[in-house]
Amino acid sequence: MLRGVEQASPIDVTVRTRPRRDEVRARVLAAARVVFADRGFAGASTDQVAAAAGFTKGAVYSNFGSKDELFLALMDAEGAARVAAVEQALDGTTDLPGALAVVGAELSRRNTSWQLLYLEFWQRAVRDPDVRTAFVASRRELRTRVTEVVERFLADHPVRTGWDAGSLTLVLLALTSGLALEALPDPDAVPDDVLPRVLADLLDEIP
Amino acid sequence: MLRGVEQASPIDVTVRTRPRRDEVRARVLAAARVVFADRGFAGASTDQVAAAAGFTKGAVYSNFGSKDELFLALMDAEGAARVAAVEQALDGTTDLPGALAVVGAELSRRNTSWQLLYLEFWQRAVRDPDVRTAFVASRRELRTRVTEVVERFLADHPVRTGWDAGSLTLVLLALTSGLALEALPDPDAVPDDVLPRVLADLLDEIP
DNA sequence: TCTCCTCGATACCGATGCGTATCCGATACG
DNA sequence: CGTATCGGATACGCATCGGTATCGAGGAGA
Repeated sequence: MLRGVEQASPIDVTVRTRPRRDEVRARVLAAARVVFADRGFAGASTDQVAAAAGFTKGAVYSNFGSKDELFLALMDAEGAARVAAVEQALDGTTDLPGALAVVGAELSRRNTSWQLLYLEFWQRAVRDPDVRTAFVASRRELRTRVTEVVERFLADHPVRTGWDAGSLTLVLLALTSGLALEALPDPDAVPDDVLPRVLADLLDEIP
Repeated sequence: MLRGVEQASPIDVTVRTRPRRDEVRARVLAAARVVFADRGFAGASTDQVAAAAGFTKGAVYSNFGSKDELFLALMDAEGAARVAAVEQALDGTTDLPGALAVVGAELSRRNTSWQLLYLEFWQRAVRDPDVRTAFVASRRELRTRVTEVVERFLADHPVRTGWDAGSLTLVLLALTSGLALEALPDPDAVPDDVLPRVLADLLDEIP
């Protein structure tokens, strides 16, 4: 309206152009990952997410329909990234112990931010059917990816074990999550070599 | 609603006297366990907790200084109950496999409500130093209790294993939590016999 | 029976948060 | 250069929630 009149001051003149739409979305998503992980879904506000991304709430609601939708989008992106990371980590490994070590390292990487976010996903998955569907699908795909590789190696490199690839993968994933659960609030409680030692016990390699 | 006016109806006339203070506190605590587990700490309101206990907010704030204090009290009670349950379950077991099975069963009991509450504790422990202190203490005591029994049996019943009691207990607890994490949103993903099979692999009993 | 006091009920306040209606600068296009 | 459209900024409505001040019922003691 009449604002243009006394708006002569050049202080406000931002030189950079307006960011592309994709970039805004990506930045909001990245900010949501950090803020949600830090304060929890219920404890974080859309204002905080927007501010962390360098925008205001308007940008958030222009790119996502609701706080829940933002959360779902974040979970999809995170799950896909997780699966991709495991696949990439498995690329080029040629031996079973090496592959298991790589997967274990990838999965148990002490990533506080992601662990918290994962737990947040998990909690909401248990409570909210929509979230659960997406969560279970993502989790199953991750298990499938890991299982494929384990299967391949169990076939190629015979080991003395009563374990099928599926159960073995399950144990690997469960142990990873469980150890992270113990280690995150109390790091001293978990020595680094526990996971590989369990795996070594489950798989007796045949020379 | 003019409730007071035509409230002559004797339907509402509760004959019972005012509940004892301890009982009020206990009922609020029990309600908090359910409501917090169901909706999360941030997602639950003190009104909802009070209503679930059959009281109003006044009763809650008369017995607990704040929402956080209520949560801490709940965590203390829950941790103590957990430790007591494991100790009692271990009482009277005389063989290692039996003891492990009992502990495993006690810990992995499919108790959705408690699993959710535990995760809530965990999340807040990671974020809040006060909660973390209490949480870590409780968790360490649980580990100690289980470790004691494992130690005793490792001494009495020699097994061929490279595992010390402490690491073994850690694996047991981590595997329990991790499997619950997989099973709760996706029950089909976790067969019942995974935990005992892993334990059998880690411990080769010497005949 | 009368009085005091405990403690849960009630009403209310300030703060916060989600979602939305509207505004307006910038970009795209003719 | 002028105009239409896009999209983030702004302001606000409405609901909720934590916490508090106050009230009043009911049990205990004399």
